[in-house]
Amino acid sequence: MALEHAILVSLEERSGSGYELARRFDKSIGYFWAASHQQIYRTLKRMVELGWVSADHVTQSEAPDKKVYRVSAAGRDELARWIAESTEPAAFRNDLSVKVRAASYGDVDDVLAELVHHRRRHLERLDVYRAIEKHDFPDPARLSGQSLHQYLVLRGGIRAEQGLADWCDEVLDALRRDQGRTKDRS
Amino acid sequence: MALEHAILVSLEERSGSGYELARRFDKSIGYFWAASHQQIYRTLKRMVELGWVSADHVTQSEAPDKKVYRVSAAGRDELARWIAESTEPAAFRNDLSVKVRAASYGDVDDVLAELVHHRRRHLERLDVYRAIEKHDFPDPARLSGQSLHQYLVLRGGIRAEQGLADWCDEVLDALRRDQGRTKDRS
DNA sequence: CTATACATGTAACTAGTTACATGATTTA
DNA sequence: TAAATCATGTAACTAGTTACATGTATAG
Repeated sequence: MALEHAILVSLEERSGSGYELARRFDKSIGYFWAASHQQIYRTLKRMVELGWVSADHVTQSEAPDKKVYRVSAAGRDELARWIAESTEPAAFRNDLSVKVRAASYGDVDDVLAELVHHRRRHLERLDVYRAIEKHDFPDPARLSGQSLHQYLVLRGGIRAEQGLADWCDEVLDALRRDQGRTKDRS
Repeated sequence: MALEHAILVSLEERSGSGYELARRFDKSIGYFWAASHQQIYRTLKRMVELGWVSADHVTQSEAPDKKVYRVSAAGRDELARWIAESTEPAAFRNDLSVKVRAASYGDVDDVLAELVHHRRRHLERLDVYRAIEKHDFPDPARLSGQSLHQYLVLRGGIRAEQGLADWCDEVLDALRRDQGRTKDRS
């Protein structure tokens, strides 16, 4: 499981509260591991029990009090252990593919509309990633260490979104051509 | 949720037992929606309760008796309804990305080994998909209807595996170059 | 006075994984 | 006689989603 480990990485980079972590998971880390605040609070609680992180209560006057979490020695060990452990690529699951395969059992126009929608979403995310790439990593060839690692993960996101958008294009073209042909014959 | 709907598609194409479905999910359908036999049996039970499928008990002499499931009118309606319903692309989760981002907190060689491993797995799956493409769809331009839909889903799998393998290559190159540079400096 | 940011949680539910359990027939 | 195929399940657990719940401070 990677949520604990994604949290460990994030807290190694900078200690923070559950709320702060949840915001990071809405952005940077969330680009390759999504998590809601409910999940994060629950997981932090378990991580404290496991001794992977410790919580410092911080009193604030301008805002509600918060608990700031930081990684313990045991947490650092666990992260290194997990990195060394090999796992298989996750099982593939894609409901848009199920819809494409199912197209004959429903309205093909509904599938086309869904493809247009997903295509737009993937291109939107691609824009966000490209903007981050341009702004944060203007000279990729000179990167090293942690900033290189961050860049490479971003590259994975760019590849994934571009690949999905391209696939949507391929399917849209093919389904529309097929619709045209079927119409000609009728 | 797509498992019910993936099962409905599979049973529309051909009625079958839970066991047969489980085998199909190890192959064709499983390429875009993975499911274990336990999950399939449980889901079939719920789908009978929902009235989406009906089960016929088939007595066999050469093999254990089985229940053959087929899609009901309500199941067909549900499939069409689900196809028409729009959903957002699923939240992205990739533990290899977490490991790449975490590389500085463990052994970079472990991350390299894991990348090599995933790269090999993705290329293996790619080989399987390419073989199916060549064997089942030798003339893609002439495809239409259901066989076109099947082909397009396979294309998605090919794109995904190729994209992931390419990303592994990019990350391996970059991390090795970075390792070399760090060694030079020391 | 309304919305947003800050801050933390519980409860119920849905989905998926892992381990266990059983037993017949066929093939090497 | 050992393994593979056919055939169906339960139980316990892990992971993730959705809905509910509460309250302060600040900016427009």
